[in-house]
Amino acid sequence: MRGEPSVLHVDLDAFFAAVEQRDKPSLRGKPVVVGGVGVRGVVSTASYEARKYGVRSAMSTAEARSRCPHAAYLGPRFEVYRQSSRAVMAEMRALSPLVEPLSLDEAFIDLAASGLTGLTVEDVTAIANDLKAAIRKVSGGLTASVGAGTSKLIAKIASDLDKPDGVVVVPAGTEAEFLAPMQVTVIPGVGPATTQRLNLAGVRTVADLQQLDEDELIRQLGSAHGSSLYRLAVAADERPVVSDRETKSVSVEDTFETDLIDRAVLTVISDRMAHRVGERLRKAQLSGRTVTVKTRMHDFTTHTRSSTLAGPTDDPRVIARVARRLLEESDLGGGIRLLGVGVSSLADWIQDDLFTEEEFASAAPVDVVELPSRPRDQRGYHPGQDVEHAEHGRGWVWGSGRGRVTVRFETAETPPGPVRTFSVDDPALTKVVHAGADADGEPVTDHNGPSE
DNA sequence: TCTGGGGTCCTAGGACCC
DNA sequence: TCTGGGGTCCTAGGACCC
Repeated sequence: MRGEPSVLHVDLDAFFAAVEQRDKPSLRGKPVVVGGVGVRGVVSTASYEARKYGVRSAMSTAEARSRCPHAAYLGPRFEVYRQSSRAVMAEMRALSPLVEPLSLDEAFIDLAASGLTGLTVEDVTAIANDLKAAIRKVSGGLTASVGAGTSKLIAKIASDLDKPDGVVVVPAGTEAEFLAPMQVTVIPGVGPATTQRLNLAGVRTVADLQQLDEDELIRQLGSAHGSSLYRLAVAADERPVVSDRETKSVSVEDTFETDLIDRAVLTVISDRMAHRVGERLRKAQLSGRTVTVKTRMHDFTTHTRSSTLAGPTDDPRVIARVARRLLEESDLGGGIRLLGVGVSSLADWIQDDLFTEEEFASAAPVDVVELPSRPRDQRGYHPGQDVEHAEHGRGWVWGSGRGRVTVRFETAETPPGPVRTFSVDDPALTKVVHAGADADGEPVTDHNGPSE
């Protein structure tokens, strides 16, 4: 553990609501609730004025309205929040190159990465106050709360202690005693289920937790959660601040005003969601192999079905077709309140400056035979696309870039096949045209054999 | 006036492979 | 008078976070 409180956690106060109050002066000083405004909406953020009435994040909007009928209820404006967030994060990066955003309104900063050493509590307090002033200036008056300590855990907990607009720096060496009197729920990762289990074992405070031995905790909570909680309880937290964490999945979901049971309607919605997922993948220059469909029943039980392709795709039509099949296999019971489509097992094959966003968007959906005489700079192979090689036969585009295309010679009948890389203008390689509009890029195999 | 939407990480069982 | 053990991949579900 480091010897100085050089990890900062910055948390913008009531961020969405504060942005609305900033942009609409008539709302300042008044209760503002941002979130879903429909019958099944929930609260994203309540201004401090609204919190006085007991309105909280994740509460149903209906309950919030009953507690605070005179508040302003606003749908979120994510683009605006993103803009302010970018400006605020830029201020943090001016302070240190090592910044780890956790969401639009939260980030860790590692001061050690900026070369600052020998930091006293006073030094860090001054740095935090300067940062708050800079954030206020660049964001048009938003306030932040800052916590600092020798680890992420301590910084995160500290930032919560003096909200809003506060600074709390925990001196090095005082971490365990700092945590001891607190409820176990302050530890990130301890939610309702874990709290209940711990309470049954007589554990309420971190001090109680510090008395338990690791094996007992692992028996109660499982190996990963048990051992990590054991370490965190004694403030042994070596997790590094990491910038640029890789995206692991991309998904779209929607809760309906009333439960839906009509498969034709749901199929149309599923197709639209698949296209939105594909668009977002392409924008991020990502593609993925596992398509998941999520359904939520009237009683809130949630089911997922997934299927993994042989190679990554970002093609909306491929995602849509797999999602349709998974939806067909899903039991809708008496109707579903939510449908979602997602893609995971992501690869960044397409991260290549050969493809600009525009080129890729225009090249990807084309469904034509490319003859051997095509121009030497021919591009437009995309993951999941079926191709034919004169020598090796039928295969899938596994990835492409830098003038090369990687093909996996595998079909539903013959998995798994070899993987080979060719030049994009190899005359022996052609795209395969399918009969029927939705028949490009067959989704290949499930793990346990051919799926179709 | 029940419970959003976007994620992350973990677990457990079965298939499969060596 | 059977049939181990370990590793990996896939699927499904659950807890948790903002």
